Amino acid sequence: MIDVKHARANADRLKEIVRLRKVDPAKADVDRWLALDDERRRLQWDIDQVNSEKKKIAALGRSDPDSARRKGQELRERSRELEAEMGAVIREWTALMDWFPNLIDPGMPEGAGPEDNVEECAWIPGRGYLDSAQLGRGDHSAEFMPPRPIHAGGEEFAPRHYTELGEMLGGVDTLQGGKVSGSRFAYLLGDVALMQMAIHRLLTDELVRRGYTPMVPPLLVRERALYGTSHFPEGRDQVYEIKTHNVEEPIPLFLVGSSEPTNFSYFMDRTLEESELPFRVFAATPCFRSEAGSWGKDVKGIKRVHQFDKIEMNAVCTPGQSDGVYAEFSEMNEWLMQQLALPYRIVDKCTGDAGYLASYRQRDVEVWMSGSGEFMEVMTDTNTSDYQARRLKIRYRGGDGNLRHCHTVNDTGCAMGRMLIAILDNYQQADGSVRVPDVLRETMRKDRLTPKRTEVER
RNA sequence: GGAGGAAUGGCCGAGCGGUCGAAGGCGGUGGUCUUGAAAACCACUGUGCCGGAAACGGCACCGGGGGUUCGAAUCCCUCUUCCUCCGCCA
Repeated sequence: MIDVKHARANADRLKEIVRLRKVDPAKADVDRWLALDDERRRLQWDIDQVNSEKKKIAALGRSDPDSARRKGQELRERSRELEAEMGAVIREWTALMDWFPNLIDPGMPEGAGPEDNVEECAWIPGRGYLDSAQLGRGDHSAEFMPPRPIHAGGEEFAPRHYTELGEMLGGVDTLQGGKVSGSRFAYLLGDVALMQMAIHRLLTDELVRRGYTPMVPPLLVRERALYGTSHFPEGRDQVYEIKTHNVEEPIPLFLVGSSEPTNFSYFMDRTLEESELPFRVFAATPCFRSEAGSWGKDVKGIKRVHQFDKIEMNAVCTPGQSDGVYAEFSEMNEWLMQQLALPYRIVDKCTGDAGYLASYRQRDVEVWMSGSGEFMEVMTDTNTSDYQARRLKIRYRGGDGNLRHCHTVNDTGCAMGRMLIAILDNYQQADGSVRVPDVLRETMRKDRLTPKRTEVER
């Protein structure tokens, strides 16, 4: 949520941001909110006056209980009416404000959708960064990216789709996953499962080396955790709700779609010391997503599934630190992509495509699938400034002794399923085998994944 | 699952239904004293909202919610959390 006073004083800018971020103007109705805000303040003033009277009457009660009783009863009635009125106003006022997007970084590109995202950089293993002239908006750099599987050597062949490779290797089983759990569920097994573990090891070692605090969080959370990071109310339809029975407390719990809400909620209602900021954590957890609204999209394979594993990086920091952490996370993303020798680009997300309401600035890392000739999103780095910290009440005491809201920054360390897809695609060989990226060979104790079947039976 | 007890400010800990935002202590900040430090002494020391340029003023908050009352930290109901004992499970 944004600062109430700021919203009131900068209503025109807020309306503009609602438009730029493509938020439903009926849900984030700024004019209605302003009217309610006036109402709220008027009522608060009235309530304060009545309470002040009540206090005086209470004192009078010692000397003259009878007249105090008479006046006091009237005041109590008045007070109850005002409180009821206030309750209704606050409910609507809050509901509108829940849909106000965060302020946006002055540097965030303006645009309508993904076609207006700005390419920050693009990198190709063995070649390095593209020239800035080769970058642009939308998919400008695509024509400069490798046209065929980049780790396949010189031999000419028709690249296989990763879903086919996964099945041939006997490492991705969506059929049995579907039988056990339904569509968009899969088993990973054998070398592909092993490869996920190796990536996990590679990244966690590095994060620990860099001083990030490992965290194993709860995955079933109460509503407030998801509200706090602004995954609610906006993304409510993306989340699995668990109807809890046979438990102590029969309230709904929700399966997290990312460990971000549960990781940041570790800090909620807390006041941190400035000296311990930035506080960086990472967690490796399963993530659960309903994918409502994209049924029928990416139905094959494991690109878009209801459950996947992800390493998430989160930081709680001061306002002065968030830009730096945002850059640091991006650098961490590039480190992993380069370690795995995968071609990628980074795009600066435009106002029309900048993700959830909390975004102040956001960039995506997209791996280049050299086998299938397309980019695929694998990481999202987001500076949410104080938006989430406000909702979660995460504050710090500054050197001057004053309390301020922290900033929060989050980034995907590694989305496992998609990273595996990217490796299968980029490291595929003519015979359907897949080379193991150099950096994973020692952990996996092998340098090649070999097909169990030469072709997929369908 | 059963039986008890508890929840007060950064921490510890008082608090007969009325003048309690709340004693006292610890911690913290500033000052006096000292060459410096310690000790001692003095003062200040919660958060949020509203009004105000500010000084300052008003209101709310004693685990959460509701109730009784002219008036609630104090009484009642309820929820949550923690502790002790019994049982069960790992």
